[in-house]
Amino acid sequence: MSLATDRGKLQSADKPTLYKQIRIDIERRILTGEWPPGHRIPFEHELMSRYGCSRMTVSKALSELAQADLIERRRKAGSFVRRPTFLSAVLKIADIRAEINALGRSYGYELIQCSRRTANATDRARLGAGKTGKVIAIACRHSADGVPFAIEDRLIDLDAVPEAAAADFAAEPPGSWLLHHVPWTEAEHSISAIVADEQAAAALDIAIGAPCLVIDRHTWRSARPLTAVRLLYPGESHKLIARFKGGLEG
Amino acid sequence: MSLATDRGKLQSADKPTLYKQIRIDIERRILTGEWPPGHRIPFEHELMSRYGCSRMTVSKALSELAQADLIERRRKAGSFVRRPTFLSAVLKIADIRAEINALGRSYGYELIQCSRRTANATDRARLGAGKTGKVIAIACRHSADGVPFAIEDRLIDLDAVPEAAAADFAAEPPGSWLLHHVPWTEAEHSISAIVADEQAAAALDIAIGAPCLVIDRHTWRSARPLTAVRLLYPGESHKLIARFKGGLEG
DNA sequence: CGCGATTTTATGTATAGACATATAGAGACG
DNA sequence: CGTCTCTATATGTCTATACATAAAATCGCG
Repeated sequence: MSLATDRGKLQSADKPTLYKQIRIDIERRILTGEWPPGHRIPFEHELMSRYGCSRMTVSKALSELAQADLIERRRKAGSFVRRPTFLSAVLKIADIRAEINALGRSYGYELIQCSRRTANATDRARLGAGKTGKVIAIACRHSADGVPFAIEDRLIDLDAVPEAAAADFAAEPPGSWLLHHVPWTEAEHSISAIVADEQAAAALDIAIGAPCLVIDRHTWRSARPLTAVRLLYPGESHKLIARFKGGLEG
Repeated sequence: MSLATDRGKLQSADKPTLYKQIRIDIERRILTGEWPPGHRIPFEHELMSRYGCSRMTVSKALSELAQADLIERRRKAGSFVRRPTFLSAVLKIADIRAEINALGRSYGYELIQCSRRTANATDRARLGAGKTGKVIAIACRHSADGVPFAIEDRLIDLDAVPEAAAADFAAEPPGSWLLHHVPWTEAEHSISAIVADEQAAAALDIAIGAPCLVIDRHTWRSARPLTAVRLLYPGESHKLIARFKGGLEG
């Protein structure tokens, strides 16, 4: 009765399950450098006796570490701490409307230009499509609390995304519309810096020659190009944050 | 008999193991939109009979999808396709020396300045450390095929990384040294754009006012600041690539 | 009808055992 | 000494079963 009837096991406050304990334990040793890159992790049968559990259990812990790229498993040889040859950071690029809303600022959207046309050579090159038919070209501006936040220049392949023909991009930003209506499988972001030309400066309300951060995003579904977009942000006010989390959660 | 002795199962050329087939199958339906966000994935017992396998097998497939954040599993309710609120892209930021070598270009390194000092207020703010003792301040330049590639301005907390006192940063770039000698648990990259001032322009051999891509990286071990670094790249020549991979590998 | 207690159910963790498979390392051979 | 073959072995997958746990669904009672 009352709170917490006495269970058979009677364990401490919160037991994070055995396989998670094992995973966290190994993770800790890797992250603190106790087991440096290249170090061979104890064999499964050693971990079995060390933790007093079955092989499936230690295997589950090791599999998750492998999936998270912290270790590498090789048959017959064992499991090894991976050598981090690069920093792998997760860059979360929000839909701009969602991003501005998340900041607690009021989102503004303005369609500057929207036209449908048969793809010319430039369009095809930009999309990376071989023989494209029709495309939609969109230019628009996002603002936060009335201040220009980013300008967007987008191309949508109408053959790959026929539903886009019916969308009202005056009412909904193309990024949001696409995110919610079009499934995609691959995306690539190329990040660079430019200085504002006259047109960009006017649209973003900054000085000509001011720095701008550029994101060129290409999106595909099963290797077929869907859309190409260039986002231009005032360079010093906007920052992209990429966070690396060595460990896994919970 | 010769090739491929008749096994009991007799399967096609390459069998990607059952649980992977299941995972890829579900993944495909999610990625193509057949199962949109919020859709409930068939219960484990349904998948068991659909694929004719045990529960552990379908569970393994679903667990991997959950770890990859493609689905969400809720006890008693079932497993659901996750609603992607943002684009999550993996940004691989290589060690600069490794990056240049990988491009097949010759790496050049030049230590501009290296000094040890007691942290002043600016240093402490930059590191985000409360009461810092000594720090090492480093300025250096990386080049590829003799052309300036990036300039680096770094601060290392000597209390957190005492080994750094013995490192020879004239011989080895601090980024490489740290990556190979100092374990860390968290890193944050802030990416922005600026225009080159006189000093940066001279160091990178570009015009004053030319755009530069800036990466500010902070690294911690268990919430303790280790180092803060600012990398400045010529903005139009250098691009950061962040790739999203909807699916998991093989 | 509302609400708390009970039941049901889908997932979560764990087990012991089985067979598959890649491969490091040993041994055979030239 | 190199190379080729074989074998031992660690991981990879899968099964059938068991119990734990969280929460949805239902029941029962006032």
